[in-house]
Amino acid sequence: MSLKHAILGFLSFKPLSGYDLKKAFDNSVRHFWTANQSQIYRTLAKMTDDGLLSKEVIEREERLAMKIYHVSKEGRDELHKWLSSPLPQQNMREAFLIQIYFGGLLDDEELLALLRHELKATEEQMAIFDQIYQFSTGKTSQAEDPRAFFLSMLTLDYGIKSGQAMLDWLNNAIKEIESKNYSIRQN
Amino acid sequence: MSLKHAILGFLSFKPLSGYDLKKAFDNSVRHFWTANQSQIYRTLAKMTDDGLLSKEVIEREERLAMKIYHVSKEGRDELHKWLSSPLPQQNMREAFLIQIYFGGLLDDEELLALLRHELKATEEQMAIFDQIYQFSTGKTSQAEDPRAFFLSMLTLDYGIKSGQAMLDWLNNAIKEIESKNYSIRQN
DNA sequence: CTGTCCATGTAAGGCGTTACATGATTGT
DNA sequence: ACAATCATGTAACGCCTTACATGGACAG
Repeated sequence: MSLKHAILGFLSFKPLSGYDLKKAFDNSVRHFWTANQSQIYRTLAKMTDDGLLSKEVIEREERLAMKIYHVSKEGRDELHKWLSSPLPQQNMREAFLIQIYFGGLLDDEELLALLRHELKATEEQMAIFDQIYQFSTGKTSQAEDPRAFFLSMLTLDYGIKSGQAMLDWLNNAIKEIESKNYSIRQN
Repeated sequence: MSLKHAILGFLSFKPLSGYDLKKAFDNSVRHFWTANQSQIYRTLAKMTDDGLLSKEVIEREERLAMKIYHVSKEGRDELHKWLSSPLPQQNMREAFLIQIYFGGLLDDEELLALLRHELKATEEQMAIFDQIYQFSTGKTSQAEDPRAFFLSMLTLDYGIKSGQAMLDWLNNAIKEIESKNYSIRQN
């Protein structure tokens, strides 16, 4: 149900087409939620059926008509209700940890290759976060609505903090395996 | 594909029934991967069809026959191949951050309620991790295969480290909103 | 003239959840 | 007597991904 509510969120800022919504996802929440095109179109159709959205059709001769979606009163109510209700506990899904858990079947070099690969990927991710951070802090949106800006930066900060925890964990794991120590370092 | 490989992992330790597998998931990897019963049975059937597993049928008069699954040669090969190949970058899915991102539509009290709820849930989760940690470090498995034990503890350590990052983030967010400061604290 | 962007969608398949259904055994 | 555990599965629905399909506009 998160996709539905994220769509309501974006459309509550400004009515958009399916295509624009896809860009909105990619440009602003990709670091914690992705949505693909086919999913977005399908969900928009369903939400329109359910009365959460209304569809404004803009005819363009010789081409498929463009559809701009607007949030209805029910949509706004539904969004506010969802935003203000705590979510049920989400189960963590870390496929990478399955590889570690069954890593007894690998030798040290294979294990280290996995961990180093993950380290590199995490470092790259962190570099991207930093870039977004730098870029965002020099924007007008900050002055326009400091509170909303703060909240969007919080989601980025979450990515940075959890990425840092991942880096610490990886570096420790690599060190212990390299030294063949096989013990968890206590902090 | 992770479920499939986790099943191969468990069965490579010891042939099990679907029911036993469900318990194996619940007892040992629940903190980073869950699987439900119906999913497990469906996947076992598929994997048997695909030749990754063989099925040993144990007849029990008057009751449904019990099926014990064994990993085939192909299954072992597939498992090793998967375990040693870096996974493609997984997209993060944090529904909770969608609520924060669109939190401009909530007032401070509503936002704080969300954050405090998440704080409580995370603290409870951390307490469970600590319990497992305490319980595990006093086990025989440690001496039997210290390397495998180390790897299983690493997965737990990941949960603890990322939970701690979450707590730090939540506490900071709560503090900033309470003080109406709306700024990200730099560490 | 080739590729990218704009803009729409459909199809198929796998993953995950919840609910339903059966029936013996073991523990309180 | 009742509940929990053992042990099997089916049905239905929704979510998510990948691939396929169309066609104009615009830039290099």
